[in-house]
Amino acid sequence: MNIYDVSKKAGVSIATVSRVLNGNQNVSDKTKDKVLSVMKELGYTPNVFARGLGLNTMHTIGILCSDSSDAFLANAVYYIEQALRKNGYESFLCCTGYELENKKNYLRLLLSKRVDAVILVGSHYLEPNKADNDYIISAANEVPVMMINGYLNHPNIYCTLCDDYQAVYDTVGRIASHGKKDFMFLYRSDSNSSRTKIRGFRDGIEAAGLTLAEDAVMFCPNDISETKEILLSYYREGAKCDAILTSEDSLAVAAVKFAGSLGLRIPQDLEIVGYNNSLLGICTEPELSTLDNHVETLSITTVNTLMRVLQGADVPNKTTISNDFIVRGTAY
Amino acid sequence: MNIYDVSKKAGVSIATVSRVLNGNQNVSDKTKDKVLSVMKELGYTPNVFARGLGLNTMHTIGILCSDSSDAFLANAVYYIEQALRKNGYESFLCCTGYELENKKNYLRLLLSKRVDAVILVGSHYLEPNKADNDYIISAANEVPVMMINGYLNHPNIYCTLCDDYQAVYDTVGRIASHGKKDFMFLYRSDSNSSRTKIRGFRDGIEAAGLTLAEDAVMFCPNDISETKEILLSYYREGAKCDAILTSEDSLAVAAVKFAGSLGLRIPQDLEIVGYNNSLLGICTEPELSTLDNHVETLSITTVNTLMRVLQGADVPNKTTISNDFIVRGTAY
DNA sequence: TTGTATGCGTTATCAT
DNA sequence: ATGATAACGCATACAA
Repeated sequence: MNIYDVSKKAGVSIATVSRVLNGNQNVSDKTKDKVLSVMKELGYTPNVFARGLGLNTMHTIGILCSDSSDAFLANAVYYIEQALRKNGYESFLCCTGYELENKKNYLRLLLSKRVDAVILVGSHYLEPNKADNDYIISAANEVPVMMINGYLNHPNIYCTLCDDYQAVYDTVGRIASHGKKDFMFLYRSDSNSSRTKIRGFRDGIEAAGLTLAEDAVMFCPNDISETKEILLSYYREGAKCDAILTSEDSLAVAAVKFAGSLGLRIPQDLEIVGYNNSLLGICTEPELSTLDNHVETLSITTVNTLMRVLQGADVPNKTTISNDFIVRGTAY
Repeated sequence: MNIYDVSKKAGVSIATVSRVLNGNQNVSDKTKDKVLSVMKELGYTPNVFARGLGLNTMHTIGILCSDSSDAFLANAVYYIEQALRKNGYESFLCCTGYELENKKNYLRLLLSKRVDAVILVGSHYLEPNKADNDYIISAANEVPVMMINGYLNHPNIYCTLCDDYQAVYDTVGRIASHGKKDFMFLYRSDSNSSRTKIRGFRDGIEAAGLTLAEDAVMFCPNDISETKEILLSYYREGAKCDAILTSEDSLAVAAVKFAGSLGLRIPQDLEIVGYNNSLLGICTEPELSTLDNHVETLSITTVNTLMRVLQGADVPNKTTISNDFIVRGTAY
């Protein structure tokens, strides 16, 4: 079942069938109708490989995501995927994990599949060591590279980020204005986003005229109750703490549990701020106040930008979106 | 940069290059090394479209998922995707939403992309009305169809499910043995999985010699605090309740909040059981007891089965995996 | 408006 | 073991 069968049955040449297929105007309505009806009758579907061979594209975008079981990333992938399809593009999804070598391999794999562009979802694709980002730059020589929550200043790389620095910076000021003095910042992975947040935190502390205790910026394990225990032992060693900011909601959950164990009142004795406005935030008691980084906007903006790039438009290579402070029970 | 360039530079025919590319044995080690080194030197990558055109496959599997921002489905997609790539397959992901018409369209779209098989993730792909499943069956005439948490008895359809019926049935018995008498079952979507769980629930209640109040099997909104409110008003209307089973963890979270509002002691006054063993379960206080349906096993089993199908092996068309009761704070 | 002929980069079937 | 060549199914430049 191919274009020849259709042309034969419709009594026209394959060129005409192809024209109908591609919406070419130079076809009389009669023949067009004839061809369309034959196509329907035969249940004809053009072969994407042959088409791809000629056009050297399958209208497919590669998505790279370190871990689609992470709620934030999963949501981003969801919105991206929807938006792409709305624009007539399909997507290859690759979950790379967090190791540089795998990221490189999967990116290469996607390029070998002749994707039209690549979207890197999440700040884990930006390595602290500059040279380690060369694989992204070299990819940009072949196709447009879109980054969500990562920034690389290079031609053909387009970045959409939320302003993590400002969000944390502002939040410190906000909480400090309530009279809180002993801040902690909990983070988990050593991603670019975490580093940015930490900078915002330190600068915010300084701007508020406060000082940080040793270990006040704390790297936490990937387990909520373990994190709670660490906080407890930190506290029992005499550390003071009346405000905890975090790089993600799950850490704030741990903080809530920590407060619960000690009978600390939230938010009077301890204010806690999550990050990402995820589902976890409405499971705790009280519910989490959290910084919303607008995954949906981030994702859709990325796709829209990509579409403009593919159309050859001149597009700025950095778009920043501000975060929102969501007030619920753990901070105000 | 194509196979001709390589053949020219290596001083062999394209046939030989192709043989090297495909690991054909009939190539002398000398020429093989020669060709390989030229390929490396030129940075040659075979064109997937041309290859697909010849082989009529791109080693690509289509994944259909109603909503990848659902934690359970996102996890499944993650594991599936990993397992596929480990087997040398790529995947197209399509998030269809919950409407039948969209599911049909996306399935057709995937088939038009010439995928080698289709995986339907989640029980939302099984319609209560038999005839509405014809689109799945007709797809099975073209390629193998794998279903996770759905069952359709038809050639070329292979299903992997967790035993939701038994899990809920057993859990009712377990909780009843603690002396609890007034059960509720909360569910959200009207999926096949929900219906199965409800059957297990009703049968379990009957087997335990108990009776259900009106509205004891309750359809809940997609919002935790709204669900809590509904439970509260139900309770205030005089309904009794000392055990709540749910179709997913988020509903159990609502139940915990409900108990909290009333000052009910968990699990003495009220036992609560979640479903899916998701992250949400460790955010509440006390943490959720929940039924683990083993997403990872489910996903990997599906891919393994698919690989055997693609190799032409004779494979059973239904695999069932049992659930585990995870004991934490809300039921024992 | 329509048809003819060629190219796209592989794989596979023949020969040799 | 290697080479020549015919598919594979479509898009498109060029002719008519």
